[in-house]
Amino acid sequence: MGVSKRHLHSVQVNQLADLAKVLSHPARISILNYIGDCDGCLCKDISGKIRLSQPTTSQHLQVIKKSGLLKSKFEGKSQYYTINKDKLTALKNLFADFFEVTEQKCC
Amino acid sequence: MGVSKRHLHSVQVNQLADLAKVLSHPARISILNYIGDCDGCLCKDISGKIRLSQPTTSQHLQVIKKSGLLKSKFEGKSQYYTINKDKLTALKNLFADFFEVTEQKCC
DNA sequence: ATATTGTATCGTAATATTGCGATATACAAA
DNA sequence: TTTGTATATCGCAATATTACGATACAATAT
Repeated sequence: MGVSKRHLHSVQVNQLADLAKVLSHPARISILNYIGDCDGCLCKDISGKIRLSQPTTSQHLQVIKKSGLLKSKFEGKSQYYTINKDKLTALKNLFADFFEVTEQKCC
Repeated sequence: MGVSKRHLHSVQVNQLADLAKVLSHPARISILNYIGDCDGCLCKDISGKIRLSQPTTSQHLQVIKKSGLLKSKFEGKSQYYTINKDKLTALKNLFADFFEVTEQKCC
């Protein structure tokens, strides 16, 4: 059919999959790394840094923002993106749980 | 164009993205969790457990195996899948690096 | 030899992702 | 008011993913 059968899996598994999907594109990892560097970044600057067009960069930013990993605030015409540290910690914990479950029971 | 511009990003970033993509589908997370449970699993059992068809399950298994996170050995007609603990550790380290870079520089 | 079982692969349909030009919107400066 | 700047969204083309029935193949059982 071509559509994921999400309902077959637990909420936690789906949450982890959704966040992993955010990290499944190198541009989005680069964006998160760069925003980590500059603390409050503009789409234009990010676009220049990762060498993708402004629309493409904006689209990636929306994907990350939708996941909760980014916050943003407008100041004049500029939109400043920052990392949502709480969500980043939540993601870290989801991964930690996954590794714990997967590691301890195997081998 | 519809094709990822991988060359714009570092090797490490692409590696993390590739492994995150493996985890970006809930079925593949469930498979890894289940294999963690049973230590040496058959496609048929996994298929039953996650309630996807045998071909679909096999396809997901190939995706995970291609990433290196799974090993397998044939015994008779049965193929036993196990987790590649080394690769799992490598993945864990890639994530740890990502979180370190992203966390320490932000906020 | 034939049937059964477990798996992988082919083929295909439905859907999702990626990328960007064109465009719309909103603010700032002249 | 007009011009320039920063961003988001639309629309589209190319490609990738997801799912499964049909099928092929190999090992075992009858």
